[in-house]
Amino acid sequence: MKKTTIAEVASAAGVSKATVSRFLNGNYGKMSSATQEKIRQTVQRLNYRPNKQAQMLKTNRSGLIGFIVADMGNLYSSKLLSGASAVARENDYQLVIMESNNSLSSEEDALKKFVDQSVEGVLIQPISEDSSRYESVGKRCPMVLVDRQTTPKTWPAVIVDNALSTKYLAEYIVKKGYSKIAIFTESLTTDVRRKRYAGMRAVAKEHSLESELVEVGNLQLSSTYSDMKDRINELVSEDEKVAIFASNSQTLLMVLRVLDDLRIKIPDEVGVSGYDDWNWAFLAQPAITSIEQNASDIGAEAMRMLLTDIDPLKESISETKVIPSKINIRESI
Amino acid sequence: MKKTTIAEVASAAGVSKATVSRFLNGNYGKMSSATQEKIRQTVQRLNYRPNKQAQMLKTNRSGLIGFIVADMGNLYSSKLLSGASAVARENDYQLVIMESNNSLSSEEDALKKFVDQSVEGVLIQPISEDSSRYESVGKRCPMVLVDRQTTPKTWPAVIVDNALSTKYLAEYIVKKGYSKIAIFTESLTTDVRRKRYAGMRAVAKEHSLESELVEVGNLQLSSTYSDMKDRINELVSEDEKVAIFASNSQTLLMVLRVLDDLRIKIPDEVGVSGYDDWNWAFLAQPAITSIEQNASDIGAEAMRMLLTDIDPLKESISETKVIPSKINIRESI
DNA sequence: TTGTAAGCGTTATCAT
DNA sequence: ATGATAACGCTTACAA
Repeated sequence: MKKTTIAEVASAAGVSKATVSRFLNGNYGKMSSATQEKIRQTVQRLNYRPNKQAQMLKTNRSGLIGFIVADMGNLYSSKLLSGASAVARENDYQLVIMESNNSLSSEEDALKKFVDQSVEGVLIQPISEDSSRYESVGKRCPMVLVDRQTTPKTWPAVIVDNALSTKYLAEYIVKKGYSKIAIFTESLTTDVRRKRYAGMRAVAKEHSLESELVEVGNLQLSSTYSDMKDRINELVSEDEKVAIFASNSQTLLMVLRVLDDLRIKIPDEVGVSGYDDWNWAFLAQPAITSIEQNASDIGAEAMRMLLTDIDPLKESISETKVIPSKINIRESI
Repeated sequence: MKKTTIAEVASAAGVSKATVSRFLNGNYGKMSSATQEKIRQTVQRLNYRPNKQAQMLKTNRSGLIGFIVADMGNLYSSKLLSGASAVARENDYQLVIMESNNSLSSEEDALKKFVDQSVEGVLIQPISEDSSRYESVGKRCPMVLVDRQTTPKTWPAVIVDNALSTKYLAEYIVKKGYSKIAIFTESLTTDVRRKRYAGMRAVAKEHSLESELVEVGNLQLSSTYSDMKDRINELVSEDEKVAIFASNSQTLLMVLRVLDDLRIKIPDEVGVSGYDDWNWAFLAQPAITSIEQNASDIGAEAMRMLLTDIDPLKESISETKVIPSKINIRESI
C-alpha cells in the first residue's frame, strides 16, 4: 500500500535524489549512460511512480481542468463532456467535473471548489447571462464558456449557431417550394428556443413565406397532444404547402406521432423537419431532415481553446467561436 | 494571481501558522475566542483559501475519486455519472473522469493515471470480464465495479437486474392474458441482450406461453424495417393474443413505427412493451409499458459503496448489489 | 493557550 | 557529471 519515494529509488540506485529527478524529467544534461541505465532499472524494479501531489506542490501545476456542466443527465451535455475529455487526455490533463443543476448557488460552490483544487483552467456551461459573475474564477485561471455567451462578451466562448443553422434549413425549405412554415416549439422562455424560432422566421419573412408560431405546452400532458392534433389538422386543411419545423427532439417526436395518428403522409401532405438532439430521427419512416448538433465537437473545441489559453507559450485567443451544426437532408422535406 | 498562504495569514493575525491551521481544521482545543475571532477576520480579509496540494501532500489524502466510463456519449453512462457525481459532492469528494472507449489499453492507461493521481477510490465500468485485470488498482485503493461483474467475483459491484426485471414484466404479460410473447432484439451477441431474452423466455415457458425470438438486423437498414413489417404482419394474423417485447429503445421505436405504418391498434390487436433507455416511451400514444433503468441510482449507489469502503471507520462491504429496474405500467399492454 | 520545528515527496539552485 | 540543500504550503508532535 505504501508507495516508494524518489529517495528510496535514489539510495537503491546509489545516486542522489537530484539525479533521479533529472532522469525522470528527461534532463539528461551530461548524465552518463551508465547512471541512466542504473536508474532506469531501479525505477522499474521498485515499480516507482512519482507522487503527483508533491510534484504539484513544487511546480504549482495541478494538471487538472474543471468542467461545470449544467445537467449531466442529458445526452447533449454528456457528449460535450466526451469531446472535452478526449482532448484533455491527449494533452495529459485530467478532467474534474461538477454539475451545477441549473442552480446559481451550486454553480458558485463548484467554482469555489475548482479554485481550491487549483485547476489550471475551467470550462463552464454558464447558468447566468451576467459576465461579472464569473470574474472571480476568470481572474484566477483561464476559462472558456461552453454553449452560451454572457454579456458583455468578456470571456472566450464556444457556442452553437442556433440562428444560422435554422436559417440554412429554412432556406432549404424555401427552395423546396413550400409556401408556409409552421414552427413548433416549447414556450419561448430560453435564448436557444428564441434563436431557433427567430432564425426560421427571418428567412420565411425574407422570402415572403407565411410563418406561424405554434407554442406547445408541457409535453407530458395528454392535452398537449390533442391540442397539437387539432392544430395540425387545421394546418393541413389549409390551402398551402406547409412545412413543419420542430425546435427540439421531443417536440419533433410528438409531431411525428400526431401525424401518424392522423394518417397524414410525409412529405406528400406536409413536410417535417426539426432539431434532433438524440440522433434518432434517422430511424423514423421516412427519415427526417434534421439539424444535428455535434456536441462532442463543441466540447473538444472548447477544451482546445482552453488549453491554448493555459499554455504560456501560445497566444491566448479570447474570442467567441461558433460551431456549425450539421444539417441532415433526408426524405421528410 | 498569487495566492495567500497560511504563513501570511498567521503573521497578519499575529499568531503562528500552527494556530491558524488548528483554527481552520476546527481544532479549537482551548483556543481563546479572541484569537479565533482575530483569525477569522484575517482569513476573511485576505480572502485566504488553503492550498489543497499542500494539504494532500501532508495528509496523504487527495479527495479525488476516479470514474472510468466505457463511453460517455450515451445517455445511460451519463446518468451513471450524474448519480455518482451528486453523491461525491455531498461527501466533499471531487470526481475525476476518464473514458475507456471500450478499449482495454485505454482502460489500463486510465487506471494508471488514477493511481498516479492517488485517487482515493475508483469506480469503473469494466471492459474485461477477468477480475485479475483490476488487481493492480484494487490493491492500491477501494474499487467498485459498475454495471458489470467480473469473474471470479473478487470485487464489489453494483449491477442491474436484466434477468429479474424482464421476468417481472413477463409475469405481468402473463397476467394480462396474452398467449404468446414475441421477443424482438438485436442479435444476441451481448450478455445484456441474452439476459433480457432469457428472462422473458423463462417465464413464458414456465406458464406454457408460446415465445418467439425475432432477431432484427442493423436498425439503420431499410431492409430491417421491411423485414420487421413482414414479421409483425404474420404475428398479428396468427390466432393468438400476442405481446411484443423489444429489448432496447431503438428496437422499440422501430416496432412502434411499423405498427403505426400497418395501422395496427395497440393494445387491441397487439400488446407492446420494452426497454426504454432514453425515457421517451411515455411520449408515445398510447404510452408504452416499459422497463426503465435508473442509471443515476446505480451511479449513486456505487459511489456510496465506494465511500464506505474508503472510510476507515466503516466496515467495508465487498458484495455485489443488484439495483432493481423500474417497471412503468402504462397503456400498451 | 500557543509557538517551534520537523517533515510530506518533489524540483531546482548551487556547489563541486 | 552529480550531490547537498533549500524551498513549495501545509499539519502535527512536542515544548513552553
